[in-house]
Amino acid sequence: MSRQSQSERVTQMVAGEARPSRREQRREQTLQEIKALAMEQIAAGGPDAVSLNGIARTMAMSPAAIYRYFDNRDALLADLVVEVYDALADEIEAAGRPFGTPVRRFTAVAQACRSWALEHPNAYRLIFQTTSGSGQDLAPDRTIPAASRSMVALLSALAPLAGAAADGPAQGLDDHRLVDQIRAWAARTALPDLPPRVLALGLFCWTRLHGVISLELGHHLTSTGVDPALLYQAEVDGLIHQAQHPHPGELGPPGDSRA
Amino acid sequence: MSRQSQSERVTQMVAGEARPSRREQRREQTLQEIKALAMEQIAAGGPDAVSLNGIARTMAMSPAAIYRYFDNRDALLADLVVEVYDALADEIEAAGRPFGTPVRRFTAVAQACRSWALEHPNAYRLIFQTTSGSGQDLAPDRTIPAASRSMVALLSALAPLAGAAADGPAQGLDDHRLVDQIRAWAARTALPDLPPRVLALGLFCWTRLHGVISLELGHHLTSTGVDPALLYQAEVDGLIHQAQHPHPGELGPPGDSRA
DNA sequence: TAGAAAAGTTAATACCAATCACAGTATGGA
DNA sequence: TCCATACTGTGATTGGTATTAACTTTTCTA
Repeated sequence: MSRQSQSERVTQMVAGEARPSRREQRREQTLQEIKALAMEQIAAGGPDAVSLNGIARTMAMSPAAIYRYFDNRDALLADLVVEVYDALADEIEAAGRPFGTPVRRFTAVAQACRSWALEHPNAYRLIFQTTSGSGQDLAPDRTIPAASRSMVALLSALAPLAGAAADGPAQGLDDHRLVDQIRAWAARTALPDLPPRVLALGLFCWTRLHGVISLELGHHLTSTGVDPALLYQAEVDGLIHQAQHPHPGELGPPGDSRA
Repeated sequence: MSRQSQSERVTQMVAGEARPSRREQRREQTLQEIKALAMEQIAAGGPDAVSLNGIARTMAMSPAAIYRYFDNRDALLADLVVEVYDALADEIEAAGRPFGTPVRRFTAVAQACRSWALEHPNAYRLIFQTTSGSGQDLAPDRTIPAASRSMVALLSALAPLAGAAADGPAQGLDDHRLVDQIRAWAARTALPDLPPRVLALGLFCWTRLHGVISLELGHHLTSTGVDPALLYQAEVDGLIHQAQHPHPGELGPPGDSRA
């Protein structure tokens, strides 16, 4: 009944040669076709535009047949979320393969994020905007690993940038609680040897880059007349500077943070 | 026929005492009730959960009657977008009224942004996540002024923070094109006297704070185990530092930005 | 080859937005 | 006071959606 049971069913063979049966091939094929059509609908009109009826129509199928492949609309969207996460991670990993200077490598990763988002705005929205139960919170067991890939790729490009300064103090790490939490996170990560400073930088990258991209996609920067590309590059430059310089300006706790 | 024609109709009186007629009072009342119920639906289940049928049902009205007040579902959502923008601006303005030190004032504004977003996550999503034609791009003539109020309040709290350093150089303003665009934007703003540096800081505030808030609302930070409040505060501290210190560390163009 | 599992069908339910023709009602002017 | 007009509301209808149930056909397997 549950989504799991439907996917389990496919792989009954355990130890034999993994040659899928004829039927399973067909099943996998239509499964992919459904997802592909859904992705087209998302690209065209956003997640809301995904219509099971529409998919069935273009596949010359009865609408009810879709439910042999997905328990419901949300299950389909959950699958797409994972797929999109992976597609983004592919892009970032490709851009982040070691080459050139650390600065150029990191810049390439950052630009890859924005480029991909601009090329697939609705896919970006699908994964980064959850509307209170729209197939996002579903299946976190699959989305979290998929999302982690991007973060790992980002951190990998960030580490060489910090270089020797990696172990130094860092802006934003004055709060020991934050440092502790980041240490705990590092232990669970695929990169447990990274110093907390690099992980913190990774978080700041993530939030800042997403901040610009997200507002750009929502056309919230157009009214200023500022070119988002320049704003984005300015943030990237700032992050590079922050990574390379352990503690910009000797200062006490930046502000009396307690409101 | 168009949305405008429906709202024009209400105000036929031009110079008389602005006492609205009995009928206009009733109309305004049901108008507000519709919007209030729609806002409840948004709070409960996000923008997608707004149902004209549902609203009509709880108002004991025929579904068709709604169309006497809004041309269609998107027109209703567009109105709500403006309302939500104003509500957010109210909150920010209230938090940003002059008091205490500039640091405390700015911190209050920043915290007000996050607090409001956490209290009204779906309202926040309504205005900051447009799904390719979901009543957001509609009526930019009303949304842009409403959105500007928040930015103006933010800039007002930011200016005293920069203080004497306001005219100095700033990180992220190495690109003269960006400076030029910001100058042009300043001329159109309600605060034309602010130096470009403060405006640039305002943009960075906007994108960075939104970056953290948006990811927090999407539960994209939970997997790290990092408390978003601490991360947010770290960003706020960083912005305060950046505002107070003209050019952190003498450096050439931060990175060779050309990829 | 017969039985079982899978895949697909039709039909039905229950929503939803939107439109139209029509009826009742309040308003403002003659 | 009366009436034309504009406003407000209703019922019926159209066409779209997700989802389920019962049934049939296809396909695999023992």
